[in-house]
Amino acid sequence: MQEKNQLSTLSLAILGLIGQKPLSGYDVRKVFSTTPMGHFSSSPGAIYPALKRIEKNGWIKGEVKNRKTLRPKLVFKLTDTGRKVLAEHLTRPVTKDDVMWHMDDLMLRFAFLGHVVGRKQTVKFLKEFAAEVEAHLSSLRQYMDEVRETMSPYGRLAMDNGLDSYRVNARWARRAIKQLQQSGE
Amino acid sequence: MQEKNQLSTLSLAILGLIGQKPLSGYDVRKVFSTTPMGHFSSSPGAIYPALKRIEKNGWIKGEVKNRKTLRPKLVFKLTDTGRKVLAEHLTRPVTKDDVMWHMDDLMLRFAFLGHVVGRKQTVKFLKEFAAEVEAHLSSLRQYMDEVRETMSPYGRLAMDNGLDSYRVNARWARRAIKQLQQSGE
DNA sequence: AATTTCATGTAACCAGTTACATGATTCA
DNA sequence: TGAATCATGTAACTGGTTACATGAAATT
Repeated sequence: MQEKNQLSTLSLAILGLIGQKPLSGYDVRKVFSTTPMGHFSSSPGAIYPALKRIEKNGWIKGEVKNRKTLRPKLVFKLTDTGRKVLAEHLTRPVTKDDVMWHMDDLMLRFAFLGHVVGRKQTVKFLKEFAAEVEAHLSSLRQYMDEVRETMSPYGRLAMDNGLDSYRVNARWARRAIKQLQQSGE
Repeated sequence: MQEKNQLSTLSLAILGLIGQKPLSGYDVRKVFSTTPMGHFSSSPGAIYPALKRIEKNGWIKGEVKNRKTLRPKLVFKLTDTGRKVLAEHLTRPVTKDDVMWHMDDLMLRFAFLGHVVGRKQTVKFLKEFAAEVEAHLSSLRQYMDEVRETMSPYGRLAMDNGLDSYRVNARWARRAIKQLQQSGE
């Protein structure tokens, strides 16, 4: 039905978590409110509707653990299509656009990737990521050289921060590739 | 009327830009679509309503440059209250929460800060920023030590990236402080 | 003459926020 | 027995997205 697997960041986060192990809405909220994944809202008004949407898409399925209680606890697990959609989303090519404006999504993708598709694909992702970051880095450097004089010291410092961030991401990716490559055979 | 200066990120970006020099909606869109500030949507459906909202708040005022054309060009400039609200927003203390979940907003604040309130206040901001980032860094490190063994290599790498990012931000801030301090007297 | 850029807007939609609401279970 | 935590949800609102729409001015 809905082909565009245009996962929102929140949906991706939820799908990825449930992919690791079945969770209830409350469990998801707990993860978002107590771990470094906490920049996602853990508000019920975000989580429960999102779970319903995702279930309606057929990517997860809720199972009622109603041990005679009135308040049923709904534990969601990934369906087969869900796993497929997730894997497809995670392994999409890394674009320039992603690197420029959706770095956080890329990191989220990485965090789930190894678990869903394994080491080889993860290394592939990281290589694309590194290449794209390095490309962007050099074009940013060029842009900066062009506008450097026209900017205030503050503007320059702000841009330096951007450069630093990309640089550290590139280095991290290269390091990660090495580690993953020598950890498996 | 509306006291809560709960600027959304987009409003802050617009307000900050207009604070540097008067701009039309089209000008704002152009900045968002051609500079590193481009992760803001430059879509008219975002910009024009936002400008109206901000104007209704009394923070900017549009002036029609209608050189007899039918399509008037609206150039917005910051009002006095606007400048006050902006300055107040930019100089708010840097919180742990900001550092954890709104790093991009902090960078945006920094980028405008020097222009709006000057070097001394900017340095103060950077010192708070550095301190808060360093504090968060050490608590993150601690958290990581606790959960390190329980995590997959992928999870560990993802967390490493987080640590790297904070580390580089802390270093950047310390460097920026030094530069700004020795650049003025 | 045709295309691109300037310039401003609206309408339908969607996702997320805040605040509210309910009630069971466990712990002090 | 009172508080905290478990557990799920709704309703009103807000802000941003996508797509549509219009037309002047400048460039090719």
